[in-house]
Amino acid sequence: MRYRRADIVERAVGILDQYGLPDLSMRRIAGELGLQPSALYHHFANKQELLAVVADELLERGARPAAETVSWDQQVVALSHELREAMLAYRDGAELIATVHAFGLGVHAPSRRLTEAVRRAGFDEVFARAAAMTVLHFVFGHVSDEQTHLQANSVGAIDDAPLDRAGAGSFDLGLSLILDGIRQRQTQAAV
Amino acid sequence: MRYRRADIVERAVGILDQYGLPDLSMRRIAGELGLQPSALYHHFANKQELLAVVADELLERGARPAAETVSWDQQVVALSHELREAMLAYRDGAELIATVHAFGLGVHAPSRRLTEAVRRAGFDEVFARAAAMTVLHFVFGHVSDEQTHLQANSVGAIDDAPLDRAGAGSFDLGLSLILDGIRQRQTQAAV
DNA sequence: ACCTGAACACCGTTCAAGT
DNA sequence: ACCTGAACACCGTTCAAGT
Repeated sequence: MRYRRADIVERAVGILDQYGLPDLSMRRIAGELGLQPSALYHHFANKQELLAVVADELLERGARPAAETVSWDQQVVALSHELREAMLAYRDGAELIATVHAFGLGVHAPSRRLTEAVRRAGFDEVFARAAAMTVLHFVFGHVSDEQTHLQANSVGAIDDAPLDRAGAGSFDLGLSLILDGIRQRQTQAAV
Repeated sequence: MRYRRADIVERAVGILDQYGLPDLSMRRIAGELGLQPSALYHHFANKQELLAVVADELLERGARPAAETVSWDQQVVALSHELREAMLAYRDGAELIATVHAFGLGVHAPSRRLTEAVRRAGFDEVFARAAAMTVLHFVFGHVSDEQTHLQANSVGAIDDAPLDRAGAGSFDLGLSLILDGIRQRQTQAAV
């Protein structure tokens, strides 16, 4: 069989969602496609590159048309929610996306888009980037926690939702703390 | 040779700092101690447990005496800086500590102490936990980024410090955004 | 209590060779 | 351009057996 990159990515997404990130091995992907593991290295330089493409694929699948008419802070909220949903839509999606962002070979859109949204409030590039990274780190950390707990509860029967250590409620709360902090700088500076 | 848990942890810390997290394998630790890999399973149930103990060891080594006389927000700042320094003190310390926290078998002190600090401001347990997690996720994410760039620059010769994508300056900035957000809720609510 | 020795079931990656 | 086959250098973990 002869495949293109897109076919391999498709299979990888399927394995991720069905069996989880620890089972997303080069050998497993090759095996499910009826290929030798070495065949994958014709399409991707290494596993990191493949994972980066898979992570970006998850983000694209979770993409929603941006409402350009909203205010900058509404846009930050919208981007954060979009990112959160993309992370939660596939098994271990949060860990994969956060990891790929950490090693820097993919997942560049979220920080770029968040930075641009903050810039719309009138802040300079340096501040906007720092503020955007604060939001991004919060989203990555929070949603990773969320998914860990969601998946732990789905295999067992324990339900710790009442604790809300990392539910949707505390997501909006944490996000609004950061946004309040940003808004406060806005009134201090010239707008 | 006969070892106790503490000896194994000591060696693990050494390997982590010298060779990095990817080289911190059970076989490598055993090898350096002159043991069979299976011997480690007399001391630790599995690798996750060992890593959790190593991560908590890094936190203890970075611990500083808490100044109890400061205000709650100064304490949050102090705890965040203490955590940041503990993460940066050893190679791949940030990634290890963040990872261990994520899988929940260790690194419990930081969130507990941050929550307690926020509670001192008069907030209820639910809010204090959410606010503390916001700080914690920011610290983990930011310092992981920082360490990645620091270590990348130390092997090569590239210096991207002027960009400050994740320097100490943007650390304090991000932290203060969150603290401003928390303080704002304080004036709204009864204190 | 602490460790050995051997095995099981895996990994990512390289590389010459095939079509 | 895309893949095979074989190899290299590893993993975490289990388990009977030894002292």
